[in-house]
Amino acid sequence: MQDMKKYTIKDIAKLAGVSKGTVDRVIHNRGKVSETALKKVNNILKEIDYQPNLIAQSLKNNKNCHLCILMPDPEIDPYWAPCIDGIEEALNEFSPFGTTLEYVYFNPFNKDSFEKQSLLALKSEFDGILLAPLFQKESIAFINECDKIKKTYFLFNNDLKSVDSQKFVGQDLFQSGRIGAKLIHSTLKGNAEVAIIHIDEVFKNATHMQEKEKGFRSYFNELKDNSFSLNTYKLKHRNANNLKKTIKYFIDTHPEINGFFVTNSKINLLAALLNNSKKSTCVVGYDLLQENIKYLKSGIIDYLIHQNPKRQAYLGTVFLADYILFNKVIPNKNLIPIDIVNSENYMGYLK
Amino acid sequence: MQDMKKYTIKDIAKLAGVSKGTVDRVIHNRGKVSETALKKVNNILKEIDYQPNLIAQSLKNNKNCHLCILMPDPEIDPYWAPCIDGIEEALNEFSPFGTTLEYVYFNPFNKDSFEKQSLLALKSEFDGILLAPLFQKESIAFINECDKIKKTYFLFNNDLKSVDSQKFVGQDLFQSGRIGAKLIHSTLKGNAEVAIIHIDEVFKNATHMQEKEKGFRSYFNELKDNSFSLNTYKLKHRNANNLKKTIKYFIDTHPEINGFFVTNSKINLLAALLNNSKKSTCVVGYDLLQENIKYLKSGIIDYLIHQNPKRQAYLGTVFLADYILFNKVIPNKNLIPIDIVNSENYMGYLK
DNA sequence: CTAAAATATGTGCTCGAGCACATATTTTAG
DNA sequence: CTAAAATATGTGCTCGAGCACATATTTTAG
Repeated sequence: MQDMKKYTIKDIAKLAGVSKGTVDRVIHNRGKVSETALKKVNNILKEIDYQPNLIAQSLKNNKNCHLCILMPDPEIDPYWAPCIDGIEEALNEFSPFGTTLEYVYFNPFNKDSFEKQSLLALKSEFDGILLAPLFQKESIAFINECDKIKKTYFLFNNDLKSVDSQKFVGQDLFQSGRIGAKLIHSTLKGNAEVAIIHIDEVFKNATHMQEKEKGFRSYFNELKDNSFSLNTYKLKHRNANNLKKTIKYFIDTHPEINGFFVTNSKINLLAALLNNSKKSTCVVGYDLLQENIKYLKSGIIDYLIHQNPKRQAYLGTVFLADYILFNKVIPNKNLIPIDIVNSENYMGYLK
Repeated sequence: MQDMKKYTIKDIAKLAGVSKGTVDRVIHNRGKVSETALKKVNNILKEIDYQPNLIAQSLKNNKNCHLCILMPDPEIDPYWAPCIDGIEEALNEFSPFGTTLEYVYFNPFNKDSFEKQSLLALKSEFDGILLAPLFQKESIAFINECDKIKKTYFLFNNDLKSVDSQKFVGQDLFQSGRIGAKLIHSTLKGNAEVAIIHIDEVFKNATHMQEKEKGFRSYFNELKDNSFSLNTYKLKHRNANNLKKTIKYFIDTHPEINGFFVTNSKINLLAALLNNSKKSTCVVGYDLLQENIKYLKSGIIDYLIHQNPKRQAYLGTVFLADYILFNKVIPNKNLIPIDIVNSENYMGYLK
C-alpha cells in the first residue's frame, strides 16, 4: 500500500554513489566489490526492497522456450481432448514471450507406443517437457533420462511415487474416491448395495482406479454403517462389443445394486445399459465427456467427478514456461480442486 | 508447429531492403512511405506473420499500472476476505511488470459508506479500478463518472444490468439457485417441505438473493412434482442477538421443514440452531466461511455452493492489468463455474 | 619508493520496439 | 534549370538489466 516507486539499477547506483556495474555485481554476488561499497549498496537494496524489472530482464536474456507435450492421443481416448485446449490457452499467453510447442502423442493403451514416442520426443530440441506418465515403469525411465540430459520436465494427470511432487499437477485420487462415496451416501442414505466398478477397455492401467477405490472404501469404513454393502467388479474385454455384453450381463445378474461408482470416464458404457425406472439408485462416475453429460442430463447419471484435464494441462504448461522463461519457482503440491458436477452446474466446467 | 523463428523489425528491414524506421512506419500506418516500400514491407510482414516482441514493446512503453480496488471491508463481512488473497496473487504476477495496488474499503451494509469511499477512490490517480458494485444505483453513477473521466473499470461479484457484460466476472446467480434446488431434490427425493431462507443482517441488498430464489423455484417448477412444497422466509433484524432469536423462533415454529436453502453465507447462523437428530433433512447454503465449513464437517450442512470470491477477484485484477499493460482484450462473458462443495471436497477450494 | 600484480570501479554495448530528429530524394513553382 | 517545398528514408537514442571490457585504485614484492 506504500507508494511503490519502481527503482532501477541506475537509481540505486546514484543513491549509493557508485556505478551501475558495482550495483550489478552486488546484486549477483559476483565479487570484486569493496566492503564499503557492498554495504552501501546492500543497505539501499534492503531499504527500497529492490525488485528487478522482469521485462527488461527477459528482454536481455531473450530466452526462447520450446516445449514438448508428451501425452495420449485424444483421437484414441477423448478424455484427453480438453488438455489441448488448456495447453493452447497457455500457449496464447506465452507465445509473445517466445514460447513454442510441439505435441508428441502416444497410444494410452499401448506401452510400446509410449516407449517409441518418448524416444521420438527426446530427439527434439525442447527446453521443457510436459508429460502424462501413464506407464509407471517406462515413465520413470524416461524422466531419469531427462534428468541425465538436464531437461526440465513436469507431470500432469497422475503422479509417480518416486518423483518430486513439486513437478506434478493433478488431483488427489484417494480423496476423489471419498467424494464419490460421500455422494452415494448422501443420496442413498442406507440399506444400499454399492458396486465399485472398474471398466477398462484394453490395458490395465490400474493405479489410478485403485487409489480411487481405496478412498471410496475408506469413507464407508469410517462411516461404520452396516446397511451399506460394498463390492468391487472388474469389467474387462478385448473389443467394444464384447465389453457391452459383459456390462449387460453384469447389470442383469446384479439387480440388487442401487449404488454405482465407476472409477473412470467409461461410465457412459454402463449408463447406456442402465434402466432408470428403478427409483432409488445413485450413479457416480468421472469426467465430462459428451457421452457422460448426455446421461447426466437425462438423469441416469447422478454425479460426475470432474478431473479437469484442461486445467491440469494448462497449469503444467504455464509452470514450465514461467520456470524456463522467468526462473519462477514452481509452487509446491499442485493439487487442483475436485469438482462435483450434476445436471445443473456442468455447463460452467465446459470451455 | 512450424519452425516459428522469431523475426525482429531489423530482420524485416533487411529482407525488404529498407531501414527499420520504414518498417516501423508501415507497421503503425504512420504514412510517409512510398508505395514500393509499403508493398515490399507488407508482403514480408504477411509472409512471416510478424508478431512484435511483447517484452521489448512493454519495456519501451514502460507503462505503469496503478489499480484501485473498491470493495467491502472484509473485517465487516468475512465473505470478502478471500478476495484479498486472489488480488494479492494477481499482484504477485504483475508487480514485476510495474503494477501497484490500492485498496479502498466500504461498509457493505451502508450505502453512504459506499458513496463516500467511491468519491475517495476517484481522487486517487489510478489507471483502472476493480469494484464490487453492491449498490445498484450508486454503482451505476460511479461507473458513469469513470466513463466520463476515461478510467477503466471492471466489476466482480455481481453484475449491473445496464453495464457491458464484458466488464464483469462472476457467477450466474439464477443457475446457482437451480443448483441448490437440484441438490435438495437429489437428497430428499420427494415428500418434502422446502424453505427458501433469506437471512439478512442489516441491509436489504436483495437482488443477489432474489435471483437465486428465482432459479431455485424454476427448477422445482420444471420438475412438476407435487410432493415438494416451497415457501420463502425472510429472517431480518437489527442486531445479532435479535437475529438469533428470530431464527430460533423460526425453527421451532416450523418443525415440518426438512429442506433448507439459505441464499447467502449466513447459513452458519441457522446451522448453529438446527438439531441434526432428524434423519431426513437437507441443508444447503453458500460460501466456504470457516463457520460454515465447521457445520459442513459436522454434518449439519449438507452442501455449500462456492461463489469463489477469490477467483473472481483474481481474474478481475488480471484482466485489468493485462488490458492496461499489454492492451489484451478482456474475454467476453466471464462466468466462472459454480462449485458444489461437501465435506469431502471443500479442502481443495481453500487456498 | 617503484613497478607489477591484484583488486575495485566505471563505461558502453546489447536485447527489440518505437520515436524524434537528421538526412536524402523527389516534386513543384517560378 | 534551380531553389524551395514536400515527401521519403535512415540514424541513433531510450526503456532496464547484464555483462565484457576498459580504466582506476590499492596492495604487494623487491
